[in-house]
Amino acid sequence: MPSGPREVEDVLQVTPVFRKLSPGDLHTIAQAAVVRRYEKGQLIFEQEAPSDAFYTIASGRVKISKMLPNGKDLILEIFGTGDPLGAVAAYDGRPFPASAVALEDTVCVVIPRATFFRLLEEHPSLVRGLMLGMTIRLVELTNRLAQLSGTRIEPRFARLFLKLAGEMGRAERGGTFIPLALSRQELADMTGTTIETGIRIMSRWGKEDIVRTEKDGFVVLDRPTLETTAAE
Amino acid sequence: MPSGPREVEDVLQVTPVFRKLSPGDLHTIAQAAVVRRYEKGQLIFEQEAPSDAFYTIASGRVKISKMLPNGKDLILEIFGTGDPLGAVAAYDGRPFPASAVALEDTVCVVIPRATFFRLLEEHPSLVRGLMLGMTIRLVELTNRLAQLSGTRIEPRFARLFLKLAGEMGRAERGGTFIPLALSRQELADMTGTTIETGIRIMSRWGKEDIVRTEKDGFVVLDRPTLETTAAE
DNA sequence: GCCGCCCTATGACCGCCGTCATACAATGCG
DNA sequence: CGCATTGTATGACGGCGGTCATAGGGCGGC
Repeated sequence: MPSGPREVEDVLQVTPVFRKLSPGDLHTIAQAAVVRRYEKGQLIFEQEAPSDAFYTIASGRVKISKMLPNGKDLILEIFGTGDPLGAVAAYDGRPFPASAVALEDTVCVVIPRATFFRLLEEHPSLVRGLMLGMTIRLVELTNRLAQLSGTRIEPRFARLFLKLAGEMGRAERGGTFIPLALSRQELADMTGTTIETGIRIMSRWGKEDIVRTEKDGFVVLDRPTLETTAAE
Repeated sequence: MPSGPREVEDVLQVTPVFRKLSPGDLHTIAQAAVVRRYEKGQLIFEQEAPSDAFYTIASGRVKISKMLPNGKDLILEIFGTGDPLGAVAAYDGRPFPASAVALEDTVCVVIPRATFFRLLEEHPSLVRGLMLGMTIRLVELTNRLAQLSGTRIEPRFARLFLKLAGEMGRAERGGTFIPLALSRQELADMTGTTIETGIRIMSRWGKEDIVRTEKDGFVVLDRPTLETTAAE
């Protein structure tokens, strides 16, 4: 697996924020950026820590999670290749509002905060891309808020799997395959419940052929049932 | 109550986003802006509606709320004088992600979307202010998410009143007075619960001299109890 | 092999809180 | 004044889901 500046430029090129830059500019950025590798389960940055850099995912998946007052974790988002990490914190120097942990072996292109900031000043067009990304995140977060509040747990699970199926599902294995291996604990953390409740729902859904759990992901077998459940 | 361009400029001057503009620039903007008045309870803009303009609160208070899947409302934030409204939607033209309703008689300075957009292009410094505002909102929203998920209702109420007391409380009436008249329904909508549960907590807190409800707001009488309750 | 560890699974219990019903106070209106 | 309307208050009841406990399955280490 190569890791020279060439790879860095390739990664930057598929990142929405940097896509519009000229090859020359990309080259400049690539000089200042470094590649970091994380193995599954490894911490990329931690909530409350001072922001040190702006991250872009070159490959792998990362969960963004936040500690709740009661000590449990809530997974805010799951990011994949090309997604930016830590933009909010990098932009105005406040500490990370949440933690980032690699869900699989993951490679990131890392731009030090100072460099990132200088780039923004030299290339106003970058700011536009960043703002677009942030507006999208804001909308996403308000949607998550709406889903997590005041509803029963099972509809939350239904909505979660419908969302995952829509985002990364492929027609395979007699249904819609979601290539994302999440533990019961992580499913619970995404829906704001406990691991036991998550296990109960998933194991029942398995028996009723609604969603099947496999080694490397999930298969949605009965989308209509999920949809009626989500509507509650 | 005056409503000419003079008033518009005064309002813009106390708005963080526009504060750094030169008097000349402010004047230009004021020409394009209009003042709108809303009475208590009136809708300013509605979720899903196309974004028409960028709003700034000149006086009054506005609640930002979102419809939940089950038909109930969740109040995301309460904004006051100088706060911007609808920035996300105005910036990249997507529909409003939530609704805005006046909590009191309210005056807004309204800049049409096209004008707002042109201003951003002519004054890159404005973008910086906007981004800062958006990062703050992002952090706020992740905090709200953490508070609303997986915790019991009473601690949410405790955290809500501690936050309100910290933001707008004054030492008055034998405690910390929060000058914000919210109905039980609105308290419930801010914490993601039902009106009955909200009533039960508030009426018990009234008897136990923890928080007293008055015509024009609330008085926090027993902050220590609130703090221990919030910690659960 | 055997042991230990982590994840998954399932049952028992019970308390919070959502739902339904009712009542009362305050305000507005004819 | 009587009546309707709205917000607040309180009780009864039941179910969802959180907590605790136990057990089984997969996997790596020794």
